Amino acid sequence: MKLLCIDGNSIMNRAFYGIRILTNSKGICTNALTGFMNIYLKEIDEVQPDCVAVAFDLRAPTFRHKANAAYKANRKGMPDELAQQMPLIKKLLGLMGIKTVECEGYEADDILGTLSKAAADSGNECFILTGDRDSFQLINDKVTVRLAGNKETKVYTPARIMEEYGVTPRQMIEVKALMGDTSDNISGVKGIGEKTALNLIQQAGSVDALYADLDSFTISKGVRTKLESGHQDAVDSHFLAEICLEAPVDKATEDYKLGQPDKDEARRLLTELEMLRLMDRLGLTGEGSGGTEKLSEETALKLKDLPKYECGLPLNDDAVSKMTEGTSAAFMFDGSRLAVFFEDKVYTIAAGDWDFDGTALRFFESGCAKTAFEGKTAHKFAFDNGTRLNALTFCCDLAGYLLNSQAGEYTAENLCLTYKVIYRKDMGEYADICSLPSLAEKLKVQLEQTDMSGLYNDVELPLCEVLASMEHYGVCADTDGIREFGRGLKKDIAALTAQIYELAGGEFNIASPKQLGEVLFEKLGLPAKKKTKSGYSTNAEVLEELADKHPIINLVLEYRTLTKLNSTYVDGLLKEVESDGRVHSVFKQTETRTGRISSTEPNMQNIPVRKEIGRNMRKFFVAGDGYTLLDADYSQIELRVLAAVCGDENMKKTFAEGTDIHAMTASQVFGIPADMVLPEMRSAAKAVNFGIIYGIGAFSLSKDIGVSVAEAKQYIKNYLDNFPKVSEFMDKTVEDGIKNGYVTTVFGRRRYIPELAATNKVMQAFGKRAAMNAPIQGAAADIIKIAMVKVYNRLRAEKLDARLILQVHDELIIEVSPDDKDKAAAILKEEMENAVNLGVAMEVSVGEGKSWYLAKG
DNA sequence: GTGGTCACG
DNA sequence: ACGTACGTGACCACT
Repeated sequence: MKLLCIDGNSIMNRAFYGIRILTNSKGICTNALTGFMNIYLKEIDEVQPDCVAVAFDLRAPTFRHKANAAYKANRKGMPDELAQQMPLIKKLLGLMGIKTVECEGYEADDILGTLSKAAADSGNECFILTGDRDSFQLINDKVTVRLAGNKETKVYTPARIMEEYGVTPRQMIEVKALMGDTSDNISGVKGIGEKTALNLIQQAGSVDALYADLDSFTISKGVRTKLESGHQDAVDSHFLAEICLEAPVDKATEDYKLGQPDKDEARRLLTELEMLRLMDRLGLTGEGSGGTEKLSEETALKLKDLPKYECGLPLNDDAVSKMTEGTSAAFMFDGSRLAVFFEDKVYTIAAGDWDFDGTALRFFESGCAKTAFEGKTAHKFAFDNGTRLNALTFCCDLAGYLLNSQAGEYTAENLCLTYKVIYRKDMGEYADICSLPSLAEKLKVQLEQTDMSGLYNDVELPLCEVLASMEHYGVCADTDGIREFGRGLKKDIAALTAQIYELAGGEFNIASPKQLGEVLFEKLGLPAKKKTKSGYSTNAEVLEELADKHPIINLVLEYRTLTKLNSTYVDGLLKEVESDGRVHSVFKQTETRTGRISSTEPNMQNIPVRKEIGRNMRKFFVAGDGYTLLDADYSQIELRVLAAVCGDENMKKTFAEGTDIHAMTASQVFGIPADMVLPEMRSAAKAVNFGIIYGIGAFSLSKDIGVSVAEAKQYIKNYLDNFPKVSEFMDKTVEDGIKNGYVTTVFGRRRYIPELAATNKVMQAFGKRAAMNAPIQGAAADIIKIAMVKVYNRLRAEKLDARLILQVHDELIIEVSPDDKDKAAAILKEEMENAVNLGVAMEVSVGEGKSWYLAKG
């Protein structure tokens, strides 16, 4: 028989931190439950066990089987959100017919140890599923550990342990005795880490053997001293490190056979928790009652009293003619199907139906006030057909995004669940559209309550029309020019490939990091620096350090540059050029956590510019015949935002006077007059400025500017001492973030940062950096969005032959007829500079040219 | 589908 | 002892 033993606490912990915190409409957190079951179902599928046991630690045990009083005292209590889910998972497992095992005074590890030994002793196979490496000592020929990672499960056998650690599974106890384990409060020998511990055990085999004859092993002087003074620690730690194999639990493997689930109760629990997808995956839905989903009694009762809408009426001219100014409707439109909720009836029309386009357009043009989902699609459809969408008054996905920019998918069902609106599942295929009116009302209330109505009405809603217009117009691409450029690249790539093969002494796939790593670090014997999960790191940073060690390196770097240009920008772009000779990128408005927009198919926001070879690509983005391009970009928008929000007078003065911010920063950081600042100092200060915006770390700054970590630390300290307002602002922001769970821009845009509540130090540090960055990056995004709406409206109001076609975070591009270019340039500059007034001047520079390359200047 | 790499602000 | 700056998207190799 196969026994699957699960470390319940460990998997719940992993699931909790692996999935964002989400609550159902009653405020109950379910993310760890979801994650646990995802992992469980996948494992069941792969292992196909006959028996399953899930072991849990008991909280606050009254006594411990291990003598050390401080045992695990160091382990932090779990966050409430996770603790709440522990009884739920136990209940759910029980209802599914899965045995859970707890034992007062024993850890989950001890239970796993006991059950795995018992199973192996009685000739069964045991699989231990856990998220941490503590159980490796339990591995043997009959017992395998399946380590659940973020995405995949790694299987550990004795051979795998030997390969990775060079010791046997049982020797992991010896290793732990030396290195300790802070999370289990096992001290180990002070100063001995994993590397040293492994090395010693590989030599000696055990702690006892090591201490029995320290002289006979290769041990450095320092390590020897540490070992000698830590002998007792090693002995104590050894005792703590060994997992108990005799916990007083039911050891009969067959007692853990999977039982019959209590489907009704499980269904009730999951309905209450609103975990509908899980219910589906467990096969608890759609049974009986002719395939229709069973609803909980509570929901069924609620739905019974709700109005039933007449659905599926044809959307025709008769119907549309009633949808006039003064009336209101809700609609959903995905480009090929239109559903309209109007006066408690649902009308539909789909591509292929009679006069689909005409009917849809007449509805879009009507004065009827419209609530929508993804209004941008309708705007674009109208523009593509030479007309406009009128009276769009609300867009649910945009509201959902503003309310929580990291909620993922803004579908009607998800939003209903999140904002406690009844999702009209009883209306079958019309559930989405039937739920829309009440969902919209609820979202409006939420926007009011979070002070984001202004941001919504003045920025996001009008912006979706601007973006649709940009998508509609697209950018003209010089395909002949791109192809010609590509031919040159392909020729150069072929020549480089031949030279690289020559130097490597054989052919291989240069584009494969794995093969390249083998050639460079094994075949050619170059010193490997960094490793990745799957082998040697071969990124540009690593290669640049090896450049003078072997002539192949620069060729590989050059190869990378050219193949990147060729595949992503030449071939990739040509695929996106449509029959009108233009690329129509999709601008996504609900994608980023900070409020920026993103661009896909193709991504127009990462066209090369920093290096000349790549910058050439911009020569092929041109104005259409009879037009020219204007390019306007904000200078230092993020630092100006920072100056405004923290109120630092020095920074504000620098921007007011139009002097060099990086030079000013350098003079402060290095304590010298501005006119004494050397170019190196200015560039170091520039890196510090970037670092401040990103949530600075000395290590990364030192790497960025090539100084020691100590020096980088000093720069940061100097900066923060000289710009105390910045320092205060950052502290306050993080503090607010921790207190509220979110941070905001000056315009009120929120970003929730659940990582701030994490117990994991790395995650928390990330949360802090994100918290410091979001108000800056987000406000800059707010500003250019406001400017886009204003520019768009001005160009229309003044009837210029000009249109916005691109946005690249701090840059706007307009296509304009030469007659109107001066007027359009003035509008661009004026509206961008005056989009907002934060008390710090915004500076915009405008260029003009036939191509993007030329217009950017 | 994920990881590595590299393009942008 | 480890990992190491914010936010994106596309392509390739490999599982």
